[in-house]
Amino acid sequence: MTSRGPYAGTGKRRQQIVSAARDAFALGGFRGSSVKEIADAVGMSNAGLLHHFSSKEELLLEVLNLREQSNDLPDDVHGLAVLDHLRKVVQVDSVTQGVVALYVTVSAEATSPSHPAHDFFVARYRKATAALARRLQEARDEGKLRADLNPEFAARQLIAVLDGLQLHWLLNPDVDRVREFDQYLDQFLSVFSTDENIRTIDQLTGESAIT
Amino acid sequence: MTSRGPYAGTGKRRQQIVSAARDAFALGGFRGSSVKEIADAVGMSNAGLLHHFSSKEELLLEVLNLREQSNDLPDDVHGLAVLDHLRKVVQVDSVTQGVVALYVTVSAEATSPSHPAHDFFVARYRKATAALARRLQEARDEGKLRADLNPEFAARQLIAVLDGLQLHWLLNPDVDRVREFDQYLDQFLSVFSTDENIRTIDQLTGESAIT
DNA sequence: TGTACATCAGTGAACGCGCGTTCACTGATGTAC
DNA sequence: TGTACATCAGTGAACGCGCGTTCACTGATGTAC
Repeated sequence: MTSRGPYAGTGKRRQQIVSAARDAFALGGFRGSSVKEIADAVGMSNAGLLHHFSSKEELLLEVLNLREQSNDLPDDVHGLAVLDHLRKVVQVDSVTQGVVALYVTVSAEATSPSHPAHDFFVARYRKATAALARRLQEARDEGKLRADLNPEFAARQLIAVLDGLQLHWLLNPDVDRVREFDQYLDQFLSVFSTDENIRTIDQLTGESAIT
Repeated sequence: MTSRGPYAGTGKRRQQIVSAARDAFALGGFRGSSVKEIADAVGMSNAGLLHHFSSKEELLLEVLNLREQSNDLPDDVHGLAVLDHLRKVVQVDSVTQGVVALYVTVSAEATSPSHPAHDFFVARYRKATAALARRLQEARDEGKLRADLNPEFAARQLIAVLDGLQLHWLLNPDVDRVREFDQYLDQFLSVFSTDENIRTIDQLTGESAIT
């Protein structure tokens, strides 16, 4: 009556597949990558791969929903510290090339409503903007950012810069996303920070290391 | 010996096709749009369409190279006026939804090196960045922008914001690209403008109307 | 501890589908005389 | 002005290909007794 459950190594195998799928989708998008290509990367047949995931689409959603790499803002990041957090996400991603590359590439093709991940990305951008705006509002309420800052606009702008730089970098690896984003943060702080000692992101990072 | 040349209405027909193709590619990208879909939009068979363009790929390049919509910076735009120009591009594009939508959607899928438009976009971003950076440098040399502005970084950042906002808007039409970009320009000017009377893009537009 | 057997992991081949492209063909167009 | 005919515009059908998915099957694994 009851099923036996998976073999010992199955979990690890699924992880390998998801990881290879993430790399493929990040590079070529969903439509530009084939099941065979991903199956080859983990050394099995495409039929074998579909024993673990019932369809290519399900595999995509699995990749997108991976908790570990979901770049939601952690709950313990409050107020201005969110800028420092974003900065670190960019730094890490510059090395691992994981999340941001995947999200930008796939979200662009997911703009067409017929794309299987369309709803996912619509929801994701809504949530990401709201979460970031909330942190900025906190910072404003604490008096650390100027009162005339519009949290929602600022949040969208930050995300736009992140995505735009990533897109740019994919076409021209010479682009230094980390420095470029730091420069944007400096510009942002020099306009909106109320603390004269915090005019650059480096100064903020130094500060929040203590907090 | 000599060929007779096309019929009277052929030029117009080709334009119809290119226009329909641009709309299709802007919405679904190159891989996400089919020749049949474009042929249907102009009321002919896919074989008929390929009488005018020998392949889908050639049609894409035709669309991308269309002079009229190529959003290169015009030669008569100098110095700080470039910001006002970009602003107008965004405004126009918000209505026509032509160029920027197409370029963002297709450039994202063109990040994979095997994409037929890969080289086109690599070159395009290089040129766009350089052209914009040159205008900013002019403005700096004229003393209108602060000396510590890095023209290349600023140019990349501006393009990143444009592309990021467009991407965002495609996923959520509530996003007001025009206001959002204006806000970025305000922020930019309030940091880098040396003229205390030019702190917002509206002030600049008022100024440059005279110049 | 040993063994029977249900279930799991994975394969190779085939299926059906949509795609871009080609082909033989028909009717319209324009040019040479 | 009229006409023959080469070329152009466009069609319907078919081709070949790669794709995601399905299917019948084999061997490995783990569990119940």
